[in-house]
Amino acid sequence: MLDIKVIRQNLEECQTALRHRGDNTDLAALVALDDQRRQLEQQRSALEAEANEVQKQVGKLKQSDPHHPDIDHLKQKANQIKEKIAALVTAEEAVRQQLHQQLLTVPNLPHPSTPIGSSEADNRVVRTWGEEYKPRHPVLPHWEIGEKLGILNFERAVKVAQTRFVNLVGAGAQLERALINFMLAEHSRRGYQEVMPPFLVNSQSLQGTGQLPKFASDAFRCQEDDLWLVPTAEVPVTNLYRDEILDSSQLPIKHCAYTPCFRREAGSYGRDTRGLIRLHQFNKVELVKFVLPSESEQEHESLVQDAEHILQLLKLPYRVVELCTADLGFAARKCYDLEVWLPAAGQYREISSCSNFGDFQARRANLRYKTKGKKGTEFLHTLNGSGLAIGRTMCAILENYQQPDGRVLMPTVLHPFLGYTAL
RNA sequence: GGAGAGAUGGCCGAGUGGUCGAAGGCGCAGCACUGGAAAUGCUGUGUGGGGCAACUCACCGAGGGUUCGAAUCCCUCUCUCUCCGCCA
Repeated sequence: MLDIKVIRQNLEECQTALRHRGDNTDLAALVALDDQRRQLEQQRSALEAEANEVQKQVGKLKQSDPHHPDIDHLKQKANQIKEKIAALVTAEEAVRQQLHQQLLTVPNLPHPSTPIGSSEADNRVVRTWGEEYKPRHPVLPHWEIGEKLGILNFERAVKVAQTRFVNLVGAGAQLERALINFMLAEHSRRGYQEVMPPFLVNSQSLQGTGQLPKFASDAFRCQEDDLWLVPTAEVPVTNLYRDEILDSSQLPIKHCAYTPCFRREAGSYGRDTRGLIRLHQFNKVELVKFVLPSESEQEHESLVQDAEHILQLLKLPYRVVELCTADLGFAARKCYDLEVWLPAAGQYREISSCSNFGDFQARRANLRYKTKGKKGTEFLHTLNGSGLAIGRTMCAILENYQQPDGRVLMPTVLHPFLGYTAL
């Protein structure tokens, strides 16, 4: 959530920044609402002071003389003030709610360093790692080689659930599990504390990270319970510290977490209908950081490197892309995507998204920290990134490690986690 | 699912209708004492909104009610703990 105070002070800059990401919220209207709110609050607060004064008088009188003739008069006066207050409170609350609800739907402002652009074509390739795998033999797309090897089964998954689900079989299920274990082990080794959070979260958590209220239709919901299936571990992990005041000495806090992710993929009909690329349920290992604002940029860079590290160990060619303002997610101010090389299609596909949210999520989720010896509290910064999406990693392995004879070798680093070295 | 108990400031804990934003302790910070430290003593120490100075308002799990006045009384909800039941 944006800070209305910041908007008030930099109306033009904020408006321009939003326009760069294709958002046309009228910030001046929000400021007008805030003016209204302040005015009502001042009136109310003055009346309340008056009422408190009268109450004290009643108290004093009652103690000295319980039947003092002025008491009834004062009570009457207090009641009159109370009525006025009640009217103001109603008006104020309405304005406050309206302002709040509107602010919740305004996306984050892009960081000044985020390239300005109008579509994903304006994203910037920052660096490329490894060589694109272009063997002489044809490479089968992962879903074909997967079904051929008997490790991916879509038909039965569709019977059991719906389209866009998969059933992993035998060595495939094992590979999925090995990838999860490998990634968690590697991130833990590099200083991320592993957590296993709830896979169902309440509405407040989704609001905290920004999925609600605007993107309700992207998530699966358990209507009866006000619980939602997590679309990403970002939601439960970031909300772990909701409404807490952390000590600055605790920061940065770094967590890694495995969760399944559930997404309705509304609006993506016809896209990536085959294979593991776009499913309603997929596994992911996520990295989440809570950091001091002064350190958020360098922590972001190192987060990207931690995700890249996994691809490097797996020896999968990839590139790092910095998203332009138009392609930025709702809550992000700056974002790098890692795109892995998929030889069957001859293209790079997103396998990780590493975002810096600034204090946007911290405001929504009320994530604060306090510095010893310093007055007051401040909002911290949140960052997260996939490290990595498991299913898409499996795609990349099935294609990049595919041999002319149809076998698929396993990356060396996975051997300790697997019972085999090739499929 | 059934029965009971509880929720107060960073922590512990007092407070059953008025001067309580809240005793006391711990912790923390500053000062004094000391060569330095410990111990001791003194002082200070919640969050948020408005003004941005004085000041003012709100907040004792959440929401509502009674009252001139609620941490204190009433109602609803949430959560925690104990016992029983069920269960991976």
